[in-house]
Amino acid sequence: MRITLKRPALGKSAPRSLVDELCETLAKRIRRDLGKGRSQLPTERELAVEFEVSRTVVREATKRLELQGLLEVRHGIGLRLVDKLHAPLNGALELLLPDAGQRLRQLTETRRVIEPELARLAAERAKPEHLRAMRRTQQQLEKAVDTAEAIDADVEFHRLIAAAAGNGILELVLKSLGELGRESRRATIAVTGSKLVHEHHAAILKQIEQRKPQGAFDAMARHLAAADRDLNDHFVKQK
Amino acid sequence: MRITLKRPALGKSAPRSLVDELCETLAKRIRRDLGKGRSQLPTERELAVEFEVSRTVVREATKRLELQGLLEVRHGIGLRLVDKLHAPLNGALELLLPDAGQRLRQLTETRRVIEPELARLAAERAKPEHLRAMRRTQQQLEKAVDTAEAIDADVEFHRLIAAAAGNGILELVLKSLGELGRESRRATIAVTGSKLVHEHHAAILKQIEQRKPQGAFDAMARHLAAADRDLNDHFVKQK
DNA sequence: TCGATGCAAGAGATCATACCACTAGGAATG
DNA sequence: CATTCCTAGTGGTATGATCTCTTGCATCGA
Repeated sequence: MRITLKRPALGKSAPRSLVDELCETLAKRIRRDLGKGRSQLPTERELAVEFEVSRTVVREATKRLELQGLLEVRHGIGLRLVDKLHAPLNGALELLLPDAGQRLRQLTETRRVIEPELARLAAERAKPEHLRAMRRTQQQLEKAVDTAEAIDADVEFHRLIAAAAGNGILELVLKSLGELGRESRRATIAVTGSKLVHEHHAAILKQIEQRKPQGAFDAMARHLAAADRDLNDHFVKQK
Repeated sequence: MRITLKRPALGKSAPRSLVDELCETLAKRIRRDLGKGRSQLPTERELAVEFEVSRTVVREATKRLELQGLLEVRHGIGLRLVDKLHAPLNGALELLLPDAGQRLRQLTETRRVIEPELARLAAERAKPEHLRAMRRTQQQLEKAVDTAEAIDADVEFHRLIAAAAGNGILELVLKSLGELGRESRRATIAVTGSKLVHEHHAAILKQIEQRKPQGAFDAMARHLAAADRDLNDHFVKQK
């Protein structure tokens, strides 16, 4: 099964390089293969033969695909497919706001803009499997044996709300914010313990289950305002 | 002036490749150089000499930097610095939502979640230079001689509100949405003409100038609801 | 004098080859 | 059975060569 790249067109229009072509072809293949449960691409050498290009072109393409959050390239192992489309945004935000304090402030504010609306949409749109997953995550939060597990459950609960809201763009943004903000959640949970987080989540979940958009909005707004205060408290204590 | 990359550490921790190191170093340099008005990096050959690595490493790094929205690599010309940190998000969203119709719906919804809040924040935080720039963009919208110019001014007005809001994360997201949604603005403006867009913008700007957060929020929400309806009208007409 | 054409230098793009460093699995050893 | 070692295969890097594109300059013709 031989797939041939479009060789760059000759002419006055901007030429498309082999690397560009290969990136696009592989990105689509990766998205399709992920949906089928595949976990690896062929090796660089195999791809070079398959697409009839040099290994240079393959390597340059894979560097791009890595940055796009589609591939993990491991020395000696090969090319592993991943589904991390939010990862480019992580990198961009770190470059945009190199100062961690400033980044955190804006990150928190962004969450306060986005997440109450996501909770509202989730109350309108959540399916039974979303609700089940939220309840399961609440149990994980309750049983968490250390802060890392509590953070995982916290982040996941919020991501599930975004998923239930049915807007992939906002979900992707929230995934990025979740990863960038892991350290701040560590601080928040250190101040309040995970018990209070669990209670706030329960209040939000209840409004979603009862299909009350405004109630969900308000509960999420309260939760984030409290988290904001806790985070400020934590920073004040550190000075 | 010789800057040396950290050669990958030998040992049990995950080794950092030369490409990783060079990407990070160049990303920081690019951000700094952009702030100083520089527009080009040295050539690939020069960078290879400067950092004492092969040209292969340089090329792989530049492919990444291109994807990050930091560089434009032009055949025969060299490596031009750019400031497009939103560009990675464009690519991610196109991969996440390949169907243009679905992407447009979610994009529109995302704007309706984000932009009224941005208008609220702008009413609280806008500086005189933000307001001047908004007025200038309104003039550009009024004088626009074709749809492309009108779209440019429309997108820019919204971006300025995001800038005035003072949240770089939301501004970056909005830049991405602005570019992804250019075609839908073409459709909207085709339905209503740019005159109505100009009026809506004027109403928003007035609330911001008068420092009325809730007024700005409401005006922006109305503007986006109207645009949403116009877009739906356009699609109904096409069926 | 101005516009068109051609050429050369320098830029990135691709190829090929060689070698290095890491990883995992299988075989050997205690 | 557990540990250690070795090997094959993987990605990482270097080098040299050639190709293709872009721009600026020189020349020629009207």
